[in-house]
Amino acid sequence: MLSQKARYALNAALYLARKNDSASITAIAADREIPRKFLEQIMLQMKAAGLVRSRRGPTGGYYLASAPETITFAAVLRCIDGPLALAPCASFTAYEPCSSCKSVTSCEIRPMLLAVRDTTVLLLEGISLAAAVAEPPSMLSEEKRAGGSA
Amino acid sequence: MLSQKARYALNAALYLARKNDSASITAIAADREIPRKFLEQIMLQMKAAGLVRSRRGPTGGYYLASAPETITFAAVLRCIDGPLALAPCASFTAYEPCSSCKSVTSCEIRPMLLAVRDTTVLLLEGISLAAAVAEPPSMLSEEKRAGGSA
DNA sequence: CCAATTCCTACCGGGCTGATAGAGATTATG
DNA sequence: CATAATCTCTATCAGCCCGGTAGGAATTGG
Ligand code: FES
Ligand code: FES
Repeated sequence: MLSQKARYALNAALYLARKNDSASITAIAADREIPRKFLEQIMLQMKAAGLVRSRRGPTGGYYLASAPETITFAAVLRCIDGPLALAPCASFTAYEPCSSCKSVTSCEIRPMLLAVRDTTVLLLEGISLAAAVAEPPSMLSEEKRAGGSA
Repeated sequence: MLSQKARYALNAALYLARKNDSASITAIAADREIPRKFLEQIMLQMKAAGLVRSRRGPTGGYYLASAPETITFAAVLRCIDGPLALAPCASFTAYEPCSSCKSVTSCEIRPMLLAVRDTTVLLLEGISLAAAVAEPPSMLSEEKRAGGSA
């Protein structure tokens, strides 16, 4: 389960991708129905991660730091929810041996964790903001079925 | 991130699959280094889900309810951590429209959620306890690469 | 100067996580 | 039958995280 915060972040990013221009927090919050003060923190987090930039003062606001085609879902999720992996031992952005598994190398469940992480990040790094906003919703499922067997 | 509890559950189930015989909680806890009283609750949960059965009294213990080949990682994870999907709107075991997304059908992030869920459950329902315990750890990664492109 | 905006930090209630505790039910064995 | 080993049930707990609120400080256009 990804956090509410992450969904808010995605929605905000997608809003910016659609608008293709700077927008104030108030505007984003109103359009996507996100608590305004909460969104502030989220935008700050995305800014810290380098995904968006901002300008202050009247006429200020937030805008994407790079083209919507270059910003992936994976990037947004990582900067809000942290690593995508299901366990620390399966993350390569924040690897850490699982406490309470005797040995990482002999662990019987880690292969599964690695497999899940691999497929997940493959998918998530393949979806950009641009792809998500301008898309007949069938595309994703087709793409997925391409490799399907078993 | 899956919970510690879920990892404990998997480890316990794998222990039973290896042993292929009934085992007491104390024995499982000792071998897999799981807090004993905590494991009690976990086993009860797995029993409630129909994955394991039990017998009381001395010589009692837990044993798998069916052949290790028929018990999937997905089943174990579901009975401990709940749905595998990243959001309620993407779960088909526990579907529920996401609060705070205006419309489920027009949601721009749901297609991604569905794609992730599909690949994840495909993987997780394909791995049985039997497969996990008797496996040259390379197999999984090979299987994955079979469909890979882009 | 003024107003609109971002930036920063603190706070808070409620629920979940990872346990621990202890008493009760069941059953093999002497 | 008594005993001991096991599962079963329910309650409790501390600590953390999640979702959200609050208030002010800094910046900047008009
Ligand atoms: S080492 Fe991470 S789950 Fe076993
Ligand atoms: S509806 Fe579930 S994320 Fe938008």
